[in-house]
Amino acid sequence: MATFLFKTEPSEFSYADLAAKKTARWDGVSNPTALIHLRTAAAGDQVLIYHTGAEKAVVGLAQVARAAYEDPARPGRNDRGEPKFAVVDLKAVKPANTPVPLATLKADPRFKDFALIKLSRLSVMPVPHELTGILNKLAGW
DNA sequence: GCCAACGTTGGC
DNA sequence: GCCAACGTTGGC
Repeated sequence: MATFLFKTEPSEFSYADLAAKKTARWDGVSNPTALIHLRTAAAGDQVLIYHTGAEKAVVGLAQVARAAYEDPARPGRNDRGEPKFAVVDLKAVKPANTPVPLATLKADPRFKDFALIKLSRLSVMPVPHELTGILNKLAGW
């Protein structure tokens, strides 16, 4: 089972919105690098939800309810013949007991090479196995 | 195919 | 509000 981190701007769609809906389609990912990661998401994978903007913290846990599929709202193929835009369905699992601020991760040398810090504009990224345990512990779920 | 100009994201 | 880091677009 893989683990991902998905970013969202909470004023657009927050973890609370996902929790209220229980399950929601995660759409709107357009960045090619983010889409490469999103296409590898399989049902059952763990997803850490991170809020950008004023909060800048990992705030909740979700699970992939449906593996990556073509975004029905944005049909089209890329140059590799794949659907150009992928989406997944997410199911809310639980909020963090302790949200994990970006500042905490920046201060921790173990996260030095993590994409959240290194590639600040990437919105979908895998979480390396050695970091998932640390993050789970910090979030307290 | 290169690159300058422009647009966007997200941390500060 | 600013700006660094990327992406994208379009003229050549």
